[in-house]
Amino acid sequence: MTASTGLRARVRAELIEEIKNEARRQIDEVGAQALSLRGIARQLNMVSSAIYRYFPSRDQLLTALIIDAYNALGAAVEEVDASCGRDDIGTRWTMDCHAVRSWALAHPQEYGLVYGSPVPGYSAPEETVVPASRVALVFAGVLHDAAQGGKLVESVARADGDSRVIIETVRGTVSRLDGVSDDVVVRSLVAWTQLFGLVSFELYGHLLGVVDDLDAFFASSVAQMGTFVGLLA
Amino acid sequence: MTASTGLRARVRAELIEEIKNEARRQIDEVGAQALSLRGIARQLNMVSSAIYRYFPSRDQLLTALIIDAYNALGAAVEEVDASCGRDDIGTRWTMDCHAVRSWALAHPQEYGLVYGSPVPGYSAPEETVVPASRVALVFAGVLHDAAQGGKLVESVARADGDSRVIIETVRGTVSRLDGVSDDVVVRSLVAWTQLFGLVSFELYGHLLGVVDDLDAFFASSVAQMGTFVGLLA
DNA sequence: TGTACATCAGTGAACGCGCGTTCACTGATGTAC
DNA sequence: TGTACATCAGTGAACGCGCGTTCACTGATGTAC
Repeated sequence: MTASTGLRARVRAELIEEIKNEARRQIDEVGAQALSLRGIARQLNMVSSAIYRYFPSRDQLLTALIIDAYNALGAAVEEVDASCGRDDIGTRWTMDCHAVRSWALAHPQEYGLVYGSPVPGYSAPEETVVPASRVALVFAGVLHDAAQGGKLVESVARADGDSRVIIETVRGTVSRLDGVSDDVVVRSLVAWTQLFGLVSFELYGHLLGVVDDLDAFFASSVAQMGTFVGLLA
Repeated sequence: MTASTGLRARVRAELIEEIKNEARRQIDEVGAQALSLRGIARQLNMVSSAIYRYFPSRDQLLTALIIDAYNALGAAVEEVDASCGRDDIGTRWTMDCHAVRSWALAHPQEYGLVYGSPVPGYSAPEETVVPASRVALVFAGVLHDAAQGGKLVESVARADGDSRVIIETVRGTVSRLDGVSDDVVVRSLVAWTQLFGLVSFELYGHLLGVVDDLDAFFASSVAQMGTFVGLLA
């Protein structure tokens, strides 16, 4: 491991990045399943087989991009969350939700890569699990802090029998939920699915002709969800 | 238009159905963008060019399938809704939601065709608008009947300034919403996006490892949404 | 510091594949008189 | 009821395309002594 080895490794790392960047450009243009190694090579002025020095197959490149997408979204939300006062639960909820939407609108196809319909014939390997949970952990953190600070509004709806069945698994999977009532865990899951439902619906055009001020609609929905969960008064 | 003309037309209609059925089979196996005219022809023991007697291009076949999918989902929900007592608002809401999920689980790729990430390079033509709205109309009908019968629980959350901006368009697009308060319209939209968000999340595996009793989770969510909208006490 | 060898990046040709679509054609089915 | 013509369904070959992946290779960069 001399300085010169480091150089070769650095150049290699840079090219890996370039390949992924070009892949992202292509995905945002033509979609994930139209992603082509030959196309990437063409754009990078290399011969198509050279890509195989960096990624052993198209699927492995896809996997890398999926992991990157999860991490990018996770990082974006983490950053926004960290910029809020820890005690300002309402703001954190609101800003975090908006961060998810902003990232999705800025990288629609990358968002689709992970939250859209799966690319047929491709199944995500285990390595994606951890990056996939980053966003969830941020939201769990907000809930956790709210509960610790006694700021959770326990509101109308109560968790019924059905609900109680499901929460054990969630508690097992997503840490930081101690001190958060069953009730709130269930409603957070509901809000969670809705957040992504909302973003996907907007992205895939199902709100066109129905809602024309999408920003306002999203803001309003986030407020309503926040109240529903008990994070907003 | 003699009897024999009718025969030719009938045979033609049957073959169109056979082509679409085979296409659906393929879509449910390998996904929409891997749908291949040659593959269909192969399976039907015809030569690939013969398909062009029935569909002028792959895109037009896709369009037909999308319209069919919207209609099939619409019909399924309409049927379930019609089987409930008109006054039994809570049951109608619950059953209609479950009908959406059941249809989606039974036809995952067809569901993806219309509510998943759009097939890149294909843009849905106008003919899809009417079939697309069938499901929405059923739910609007439930709201309408609830409002007429004085059964809408006007609950906690109030439509804020943001919300009021959006509802005019909805009222313009989806009929049958007269007599339903702004408040409820907004919350219905929220529930609407959530219903599909929930179904998509489940279908695309984002609840795996988080929720293990998916039936219970869905049932619980529907109940909570119903309460939220004001359709359930 | 210099030489011999191993490692790696990139080349270019080739493999076999499946695709959508076009076209000139044959033969059967329907139509008009 | 029979004949002449028009319409349609289906054929088979061909077009040009792009794809993922393999392979034997050249030449440059790094490593060990």
